[in-house]
Amino acid sequence: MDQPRNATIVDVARTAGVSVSTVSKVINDRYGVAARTASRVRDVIAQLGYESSLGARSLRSHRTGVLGVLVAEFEPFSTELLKGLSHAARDSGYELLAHSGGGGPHGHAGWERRSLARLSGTLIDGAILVTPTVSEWDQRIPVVAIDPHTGASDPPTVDSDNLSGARTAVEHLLGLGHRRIGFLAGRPDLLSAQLREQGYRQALTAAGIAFDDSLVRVGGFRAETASVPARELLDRPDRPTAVFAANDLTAIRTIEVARELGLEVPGDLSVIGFDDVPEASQYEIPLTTIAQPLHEMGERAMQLLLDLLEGRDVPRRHITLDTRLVVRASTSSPD
Amino acid sequence: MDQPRNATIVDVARTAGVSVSTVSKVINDRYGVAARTASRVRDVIAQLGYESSLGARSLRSHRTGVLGVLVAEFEPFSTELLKGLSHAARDSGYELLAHSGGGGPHGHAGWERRSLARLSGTLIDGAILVTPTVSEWDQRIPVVAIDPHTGASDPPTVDSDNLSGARTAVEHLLGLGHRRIGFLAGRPDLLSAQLREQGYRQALTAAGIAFDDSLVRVGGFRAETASVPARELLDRPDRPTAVFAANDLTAIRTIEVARELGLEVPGDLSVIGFDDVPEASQYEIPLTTIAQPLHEMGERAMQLLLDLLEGRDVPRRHITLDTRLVVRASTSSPD
DNA sequence: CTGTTAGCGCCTTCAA
DNA sequence: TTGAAGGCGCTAACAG
Repeated sequence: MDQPRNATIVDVARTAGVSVSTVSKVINDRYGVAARTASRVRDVIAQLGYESSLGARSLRSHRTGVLGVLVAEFEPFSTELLKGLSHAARDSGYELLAHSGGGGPHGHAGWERRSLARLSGTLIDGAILVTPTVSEWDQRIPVVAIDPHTGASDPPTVDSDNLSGARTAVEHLLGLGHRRIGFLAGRPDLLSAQLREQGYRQALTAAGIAFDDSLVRVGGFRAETASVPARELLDRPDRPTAVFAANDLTAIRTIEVARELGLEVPGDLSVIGFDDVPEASQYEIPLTTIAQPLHEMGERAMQLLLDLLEGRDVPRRHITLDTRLVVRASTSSPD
Repeated sequence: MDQPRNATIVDVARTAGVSVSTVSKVINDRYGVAARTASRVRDVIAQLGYESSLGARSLRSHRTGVLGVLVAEFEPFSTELLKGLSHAARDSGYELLAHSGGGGPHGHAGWERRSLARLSGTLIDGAILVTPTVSEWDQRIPVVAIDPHTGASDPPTVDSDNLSGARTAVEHLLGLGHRRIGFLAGRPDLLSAQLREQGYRQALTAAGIAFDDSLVRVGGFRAETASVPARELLDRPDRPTAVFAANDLTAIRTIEVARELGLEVPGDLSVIGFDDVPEASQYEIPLTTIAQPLHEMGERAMQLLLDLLEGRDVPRRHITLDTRLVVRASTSSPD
């Protein structure tokens, strides 16, 4: 039934007794093939289980029916987006190819430029960039960014209201009675991270609390990079009574560090995160956090990309969705 | 800075004043290039922001450093696996390309054969197949299946103990006092679905309860396909007091259908699922379910694939992990 | 050490 | 209506 080696268009042509170009025409529904010939070719295709190679085809035709989703890695944030993206792409006629290009031997920064250069123009007709590390790239294909990078260029974009979300987070802590509130910042190059820091500062200022540099550390959005800064924040006499971490993963890591130091959460320390990834509610101490509508963000980004691809009018190039405070068990009043 | 059109190897060669093959040798760290030449070429590559096209390269070299993850769509089950797969692939030197091939215009069955045929031999060096719909495929590249299809061939496989998990689910319901227990089955072609049905039957038999055909419907593992069969199960006088759904998504849909019918869960109807995807604990009525170690399944599958690729000895070709009952709020005693 | 040549699988003119 | 020829971007012999 199945060939040890995949059938190529040449195998199909030979078996059907026609030329390669005729087979190609049949595959691509081109005019100029006799009905009988076409049907014979189709029979052979089915019989051989032939599928055209995506790599070879794209090299030549530059239209593949495949959209790329470029992420650094498949972690909770990007996989939640992926669900929304996949949902919106269903029945669009496009397949999805999600590529994780970060973390490898090529280091971190610029992974999506590399991914895009490797895939675009050949394998994919358009792309969604998730938290890109740079702001400029090849413009051959339509691109939509989710949670974009700071910078000059501005591709169509989907994000959530990070500024107001961050303010809400800190106001929640203030409302509980906290005055000494630490901030574990995100990736400095991302607009979202900057806005969350800005929201933190605004909320403190509005409450009449002076900004204290020593209460801010960079957590980098990843658990691995958050341990050391979290410890710096907590392992000292004048430690904060509450920490706002720029995302859930680093918030959870903060709680873990706190517990290693013998602190109880939320008794000795309140922690609030950002994102509301599944891990937030599933953690042993369910995490209070600012929820982003991740599925919807994915859906909207995909709709935007599809509009761009079909040449439809795009009313808004920048879509910002609302966030929402979700109170769980990791925050309480101090004392 | 960035070219409007991506630089190709020819652009690099011309700019550096060398031949295309010399550039190729530099890119691939081949012997026989003068250090000065190589360094000049590298400068040009950096300056032009050149990245080799994955499509073109793979067409020729048949070694890409990319592994495929083939899924029907990005839903909660496959994205949880993806987290584990991605984690295990980190630092392996391979990038991941996750392809969702199902659902499109080409219908459902056989999507992964199609995906594999399109990607293998060209774009990817190996693949993970998630709940494949067929049991035979092109053997050119190493393949590991997660939650495999029933059938003759047996690729290396990772799954969980579906039989015992299903028995545990039904025993939980029996232990609560239920005697009339419905079953919303999964996709009949998957081994996991068959085993879950078998576990359901075994547990009933062990409890001395006769199997009742009318209490079994096929839910197909997807919310969309579960509505009608769930309603058939519940919309009648002699409805069951509890339902075991073959996965969480169809369990949740069952609860939704029950509520539409005016039934309270778990007061009027207990529902237990399978998988423990994030959605299970996040649902309004947190779902009692049988947890599969999805992250670990992904990690083990990736390790298996990496072993296969590196030609390492593979001690076990079939890995089965344990399941675990997680009691939440969707089950209680009848009455 | 470097460049020339051939061809991976496919699609697209252009002739026949 | 069909097929032959060229080339997409790249790598792998083989010459020079």
